[in-house]
Amino acid sequence: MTPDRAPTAGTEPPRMRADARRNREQILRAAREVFAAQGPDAPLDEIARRAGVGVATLYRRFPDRADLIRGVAIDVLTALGEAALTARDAEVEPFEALRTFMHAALDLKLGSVMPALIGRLEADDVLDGVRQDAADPVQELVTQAQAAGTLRPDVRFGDLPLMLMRVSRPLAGGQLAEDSALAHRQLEIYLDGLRAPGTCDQRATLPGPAVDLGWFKRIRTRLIGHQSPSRPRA
Amino acid sequence: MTPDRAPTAGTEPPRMRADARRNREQILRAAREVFAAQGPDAPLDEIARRAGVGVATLYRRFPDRADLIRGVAIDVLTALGEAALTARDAEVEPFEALRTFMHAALDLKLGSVMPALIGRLEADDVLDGVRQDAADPVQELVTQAQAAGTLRPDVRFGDLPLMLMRVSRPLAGGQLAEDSALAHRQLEIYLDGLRAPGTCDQRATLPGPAVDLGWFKRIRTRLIGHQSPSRPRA
DNA sequence: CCGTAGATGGATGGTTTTTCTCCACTTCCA
DNA sequence: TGGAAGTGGAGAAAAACCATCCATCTACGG
Repeated sequence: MTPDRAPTAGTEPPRMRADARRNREQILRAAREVFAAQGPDAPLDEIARRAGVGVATLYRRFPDRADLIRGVAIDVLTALGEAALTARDAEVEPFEALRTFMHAALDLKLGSVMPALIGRLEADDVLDGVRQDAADPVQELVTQAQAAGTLRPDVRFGDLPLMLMRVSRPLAGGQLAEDSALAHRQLEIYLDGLRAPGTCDQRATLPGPAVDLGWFKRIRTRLIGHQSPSRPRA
Repeated sequence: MTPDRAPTAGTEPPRMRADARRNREQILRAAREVFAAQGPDAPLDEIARRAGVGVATLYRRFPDRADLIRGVAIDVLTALGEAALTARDAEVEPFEALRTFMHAALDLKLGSVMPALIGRLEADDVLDGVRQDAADPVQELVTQAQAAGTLRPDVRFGDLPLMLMRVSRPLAGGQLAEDSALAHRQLEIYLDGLRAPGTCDQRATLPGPAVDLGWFKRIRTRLIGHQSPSRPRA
């Protein structure tokens, strides 16, 4: 998922110690979640805490916030590109490949981090390369599915990542247990909206929890007055 | 939109001064935007600034943060209920009414505030009543559209507000000019996914900007390194 | 098995944000 | 026109956050 290299990936292969590498990955994982939920100015203390490491470890690995943000972005986009390639190779029907990819990307919480970070990234060769690697396979999937006549012709590339950003953002600060399942369900509906006219009969049954009015109220109530004992932060 | 009464709506009709009432509404409007963009812990200074009033005015109207959050929630849910009723009365075909309602709700940025506030609300009779008034007409629209056979039968009430929350949240902290148009476009796709099988031919053409790969990259670039000169906050 | 370079965590001081009150001045309304 | 209600902004107190230092610990090559 992440190159086993130093923070600022360059040409040197410094072979970090095993525990250091492990910690670095846990920091990136935690940072991804926290940035997604709280935005790019989230306290670094919290990221360290959630990663199970001390603050000093975080500062050693990522000297300042920009480094960390950059690291998360590269990590995330790398995984995104891999997910697209995997989906392309695993499915024969291009629309199904697209569908597989979208669900995979959602699982990785990819779309939720980037909008939080995008205003803080600086142009960068490594980053640009990773971006290219992430975007190209997706564009390819779109072209193929439209050529096959299963993806409606008036959608464009942007409709996919942009909806991914929307649908993968945690709903109520990540306190809702069913959040992921609900996101997949709603993504499925969106995907049905993306099918070409005349292919509506190929719709799958909707997965995940069907939230009726009563359930909706219960969800709401469960979240009310949740005083966030340990972390009253945003 | 908002009752012309004092913050904690009770039985007294104290008849606020005209300018005070005007300011109160501007505060609510500003708070709605800021909470939506920055979450429930956004600085109150900024809300006051954006409302064009001094901080003292805000504190006079809403003694503490909880009061303000409550006020915003009531304001927002009231408008939501009204939008649902308006849509129901304006359209004959129930699916079209649903569609009108969803777009109206999106315009009001309704869905984006509630998820930010929902963890901070305390149970309350007034609030519960307003919530009921907001939810019931929507449920009614769902029932009617399913009875008419134009809304797919396996969707439930929750699929509407939950997607509304997702799609109406600003994408990149609200710095993207096309944000609203894009949201409407993607909502339209989602709505097409909600149509009953066999009614796909009734799809409208997609509105709003069709973002292809090139445009997407340009959007990305435009946001890069945006140092947020005046407000480097989350 | 051991020595050491590298890695770790948490306390700590200093800085920046944010809150919320106070008061001199302004504005609506009767 | 009188006066009560309303207003803005300065500023002190409090809280949150950053970023470093150092005593201790651990992976790993010999």
